[in-house]
Amino acid sequence: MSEAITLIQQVFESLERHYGYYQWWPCDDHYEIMLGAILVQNTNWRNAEQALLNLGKPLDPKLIASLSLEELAQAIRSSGYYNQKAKRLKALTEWFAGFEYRIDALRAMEQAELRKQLLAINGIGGETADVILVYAVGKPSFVIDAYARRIFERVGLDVPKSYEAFRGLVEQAITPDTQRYAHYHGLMVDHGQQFCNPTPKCDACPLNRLCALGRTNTCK
DNA sequence: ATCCAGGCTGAGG
DNA sequence: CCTCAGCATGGA
Repeated sequence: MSEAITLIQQVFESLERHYGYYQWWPCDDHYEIMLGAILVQNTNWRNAEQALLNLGKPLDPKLIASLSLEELAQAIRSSGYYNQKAKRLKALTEWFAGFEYRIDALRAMEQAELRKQLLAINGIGGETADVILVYAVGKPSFVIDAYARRIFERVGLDVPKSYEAFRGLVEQAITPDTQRYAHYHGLMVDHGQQFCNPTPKCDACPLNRLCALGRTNTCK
C-alpha cells in the first residue's frame, strides 16, 4: 500500500468523520442534474441554479430542444459563459435524444463506453462527465475538481497533473461505490469552500492533524 | 474596484 | 505531450 493511497484514505476518513453523511447534489431529476453539471462549470451554484429555475420545472428536454440558441442563452444568462453553455446544453440534449431521453438506456450501458460518449460531446470534459455518471446515471466514477486538487496538495500529496491520472489514483484508493463517490465529491466541495479557498483558513480545519502529520505542510 | 466560483475548448509550443 | 487565453455573471 503506497503512501499516497494511505494519505488519500486518511483524508476522506477524516472528512467523513467530521461532516457525516448527507445528500449533496440538491435535486434528484436526472436530466436536471445533467444540465446543472454544465451550468455550474467554473461558476457558483447560486448562479447556475437561477439558470435552471429560468428553464422551468419540471425540466423538459423537449422544451430545451425547441428553444432557439438565443432564447436558451438569455434564459441561462445568470450562469455566465451563457453563449457557450447554451450550445453545450443543446449538444447534450441532442445526444440524450438518441436514447429517447431515457435514463434507463444510459444505465444499461457499460460505464467506460458511456463515459467515452459523454466526453465526445462538445462542452463535456472529465469533471462534467463524472458528475453526470455519478449523480445522474449512478455509475461509480470519481469526480475530481479544483478543490480536490487544492486539498490534496495542501496535505502534501504529489497530485498527478492530468485529470485522468488523478482520478485513477483516487479510484485506486477508494473502492468504487456510487453512493460513496457521490458523498466524497460533495465533501471535497463543501470542505473546500470553507477552508481551502485560494487563501486558506487553516484554523479549525478538520484536516489540521493530517497537514501537520503529513511531510510538507504547504497550507499557506 | 478586484477576486473568484463545483471547467472546457482550441490554438500554439 | 503541455500551457494558456477566452468565455461572463453575480456576490463578497
